Amino acid sequence: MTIPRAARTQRRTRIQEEKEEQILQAALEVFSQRGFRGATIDQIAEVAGMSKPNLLYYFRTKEAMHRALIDRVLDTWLDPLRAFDADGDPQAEIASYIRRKLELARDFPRESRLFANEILQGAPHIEEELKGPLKSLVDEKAEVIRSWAGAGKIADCDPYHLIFSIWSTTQHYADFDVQVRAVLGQDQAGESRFEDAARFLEGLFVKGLEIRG
Amino acid sequence: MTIPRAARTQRRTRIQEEKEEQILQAALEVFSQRGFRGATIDQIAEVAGMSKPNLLYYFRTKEAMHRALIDRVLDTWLDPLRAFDADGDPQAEIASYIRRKLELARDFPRESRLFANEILQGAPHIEEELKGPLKSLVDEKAEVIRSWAGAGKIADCDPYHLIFSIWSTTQHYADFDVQVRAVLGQDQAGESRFEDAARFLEGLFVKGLEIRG
DNA sequence: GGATAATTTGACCGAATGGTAAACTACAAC
DNA sequence: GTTGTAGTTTACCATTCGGTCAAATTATCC
Repeated sequence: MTIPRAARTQRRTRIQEEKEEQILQAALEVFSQRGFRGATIDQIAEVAGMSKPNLLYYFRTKEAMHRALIDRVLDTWLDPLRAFDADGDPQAEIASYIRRKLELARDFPRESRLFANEILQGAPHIEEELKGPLKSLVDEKAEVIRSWAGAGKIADCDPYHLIFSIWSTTQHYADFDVQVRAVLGQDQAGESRFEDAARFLEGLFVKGLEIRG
Repeated sequence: MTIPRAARTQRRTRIQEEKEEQILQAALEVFSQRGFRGATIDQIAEVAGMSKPNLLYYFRTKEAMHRALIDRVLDTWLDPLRAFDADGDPQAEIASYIRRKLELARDFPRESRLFANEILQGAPHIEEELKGPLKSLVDEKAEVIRSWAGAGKIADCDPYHLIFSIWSTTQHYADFDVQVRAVLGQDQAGESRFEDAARFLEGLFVKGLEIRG
């Protein structure tokens, strides 16, 4: 039978896991660069080093590959926010959240761009995830921030817009990398970029959220 | 002769101006939603309410439409930064810059997304513009910010990353609109969103850049 | 009103794209 | 070694897409 196409019914063989991983890596490379519609299965196949029908043996459609990628990325992408600790020191928590998000942008720019592409196009595949799990997590952490403000530990501010601003400033270095490089020039484009960004952003947010003396 | 295809040689007729504008509006709508590769000429033609060959009579290729759009958008997009006044009050200048950028994000989200799409895909069509005019303008304004810091009017900080952070936080409300709406829920999704964002961001940046007492 | 140029469209074309059919290979179980 | 199955590939198909062509239609100018 040809039915089992990378059979989900039985447990997966080692070769299946390897190939699927290989394909997802290639798909990430291509999707993040050209977007869902701009990417072609042939391109992914070439990057993955296998034939197009072989790809489609493991993932029945182009959309299935994209879906698998998005699911995986969305999960790891929210880890830093989950680590937000209500009992920690607010300044330290915020600073380390910024640093973690910047590290993600530096180490996984393709994942960030994949996600950005999806949102930009109106999140056609993950609207439910945004309104469900994502919203719940943000609501929870917003409450933490609000409690800090209520306890006089940080300035009173809108916690949602605070989170948005941390997301946007950090992801900017992955999503708009080309622009950042163009503006900074080759000189400063080295490894110092992320250190400079981290220093600036931590300073901005920590000072910006201080209680006025 | 059929040569003049929306003749650039002679001055344009009124009908040409109207149709070209009509086409660019439709192209903006489609490109900003689906990206360059995801957009099709047929879709643009349908939105514009004319036949495909008629579009191609005014713009010889899909890329020509995109190009015309990008050129126009890039220009208006930088206006707020140009308005940055070295002789003004730093706090007021930064606050009003943030407000202007937020107004752009609110009033011209399609333009913002068009630009974001282009950058995300590696800016294949406008790399020169980024490295040339954009970089020059940013360099000039960064020098202004540095002089403010040198004169003790604002805290010492990296002016480039300051500009990046203003860009990213403000454009976030256009480019990631779907996510913002999903997280905030319908309740708060009304017109207050931009007012709340403006208040938060102005507070963050003004306080974050104060000289410590 | 007629000549001329500008505009518009239906029909079409070649290339690319997502996906399929079917045959072939590798290999494990017996 | 036969057989059944997972894995792989060649050839192919239907559709879509960017773009062209020639003919038709509509302004414009005298």
